[in-house]
Amino acid sequence: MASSLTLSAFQIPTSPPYRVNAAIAASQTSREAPDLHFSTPFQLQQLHARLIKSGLPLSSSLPISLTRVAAVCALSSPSDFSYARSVFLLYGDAPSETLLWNTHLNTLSSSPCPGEALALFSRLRFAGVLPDTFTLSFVLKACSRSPLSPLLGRAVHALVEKLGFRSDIFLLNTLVHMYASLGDTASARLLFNVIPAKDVVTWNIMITHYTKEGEMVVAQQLFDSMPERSVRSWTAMIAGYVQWKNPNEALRLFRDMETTGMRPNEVTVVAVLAACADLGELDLGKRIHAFAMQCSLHKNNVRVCNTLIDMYIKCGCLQLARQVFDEMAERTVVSWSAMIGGHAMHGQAEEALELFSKMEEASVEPNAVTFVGLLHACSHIGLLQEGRQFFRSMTQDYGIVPEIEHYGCMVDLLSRAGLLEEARGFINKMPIEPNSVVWGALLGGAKVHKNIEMGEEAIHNLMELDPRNDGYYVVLSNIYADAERWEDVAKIRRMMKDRGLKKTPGWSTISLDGVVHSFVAGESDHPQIEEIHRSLDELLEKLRHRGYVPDTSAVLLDMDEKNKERVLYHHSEKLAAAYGLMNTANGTPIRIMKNLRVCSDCHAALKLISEITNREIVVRDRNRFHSFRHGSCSCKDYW
DNA sequence: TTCCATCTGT
Repeated sequence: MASSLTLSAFQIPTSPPYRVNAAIAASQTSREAPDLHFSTPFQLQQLHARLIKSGLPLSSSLPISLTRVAAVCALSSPSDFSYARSVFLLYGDAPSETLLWNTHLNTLSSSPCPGEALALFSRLRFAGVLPDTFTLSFVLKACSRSPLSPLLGRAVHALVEKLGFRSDIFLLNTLVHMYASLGDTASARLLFNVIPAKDVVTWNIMITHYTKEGEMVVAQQLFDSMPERSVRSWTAMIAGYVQWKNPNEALRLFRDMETTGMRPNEVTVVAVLAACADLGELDLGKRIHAFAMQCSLHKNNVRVCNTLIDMYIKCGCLQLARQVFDEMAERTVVSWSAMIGGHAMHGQAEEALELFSKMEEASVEPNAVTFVGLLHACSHIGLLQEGRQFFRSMTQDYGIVPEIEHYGCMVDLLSRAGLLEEARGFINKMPIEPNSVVWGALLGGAKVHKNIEMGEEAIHNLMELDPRNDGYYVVLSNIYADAERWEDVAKIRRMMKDRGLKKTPGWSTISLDGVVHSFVAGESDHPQIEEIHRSLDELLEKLRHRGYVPDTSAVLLDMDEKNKERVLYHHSEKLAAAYGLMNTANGTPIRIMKNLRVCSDCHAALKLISEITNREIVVRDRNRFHSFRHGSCSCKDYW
């Protein structure tokens, strides 16, 4: 026995930390119970030695716990099966041969290296052990998670048939899932179609696959025709619509789900919160938050909290996001990155940087996204030196290779700070191909600093990369207008016309009591539009007394000054703000979402409106948040 | 002992 217990199979661990489950720990509360936590096979070896020496009587839960212990052993490299077997023999309660193999296969198939499960399976076949349905389900799982040849999966499928397991629904579902995750939609669907006794999981697997492929119409068809739906069926559809940027449809489905009485779980909650974040639906987001608290979902699931943080950030409620963050029991790199990015989006660079220090104190390793947030924070407030330092540090100290987003932030930082030449040099030295965001950042800087040459260079590149995007032409035209080069303004306008490009209409939305009201500049189909215009005119009159002068340079239309002013007065964010002021109680913050960037005239007007009405007005534009209070904006006019 | 899933980004 002693020799069979040699622990030479243990090597330096290559696997993530593992823990014996709580059941074993609980069974060992009295006597000189060893500390049963371990995270490496070496610690496990010591633990086992102590267990043997202690001569503890075996509780009924011990053998099965040892199954788990043995499964962990299999993860040592190279995995050794004989050790686990010897453990069972030692306790005189060896389970069947197949179960033993299955336990190992189960662990390996969901480990970071599923290929090991496949290797173990070939050893099982070589040893002449007969696989059962469990064995095959683990192997198929390993196949679907392994980049190895799909032929192997087909071979196992053949084995399923050969061994007579063709009516085992677990196996069939796993097979459908395997074909789907290997990208073989045709085989998955073929199998799905011929399974006579599909259960809800079979349907869910197929639906989930289609949603991941972006085939929402097919997914919806299957969803509509399935005989019964589980919470996962609903969640798959909702998450699919969120993923493919159709948050309205996601919320419609969620409301349908509610009417059926189906109870959302934490995954549903995550998907619905993401839809709320996309739409700025604060009211529903808050309701979901309350529901999550009621069910304690937020305590058990860090992703629920992370998504709550994101939802509050994108709805403009940084304080509430921070509150969720501060109250979390455990934070991952995602929680930190989301919160840092949130402060960045709201122009709070200091808070973002401070949070990063705290993150380091908490020994949470930052990732590429964390640095996007930090660089974003720096660029939004003009922290040039800090930004350069982060960019250096991310590679030097953290070994993170800069991605296109990081380059985008750096060009934004440099060009907004007026270092246009350096920004151009930076682009030219980039080891990856600059994209439209990078050139767009240079264009933005060129506009702020009225640099026509840089603007032209940027647009030259943008026309190749993203020729259908009208926004760039508009910016360049604004640069020309600023310099009073009207012929060039006209040239751009002609160019847009020739290419069939129309300026994307700006729209703004405001949500009141769960109803979304949207406003488009110059459009007047809102039932209260007369009233809104009257109210807005009164407001603008007051503004003029405070020295507000309309900035017509933002208007890219061929018309006289008077008409330009009219267009400007009816910009969508002004309409939305007026509507919000009319329909909410004094002191309530107004939250507006805009599809484009806030124009400079609206920015100036909203500052004054916040002052004379004594309201906080939060505007989420396509880039960031502007929070107008007491006559100034959180962006400190650096945007 | 088994099948379906969730978060942060210019």
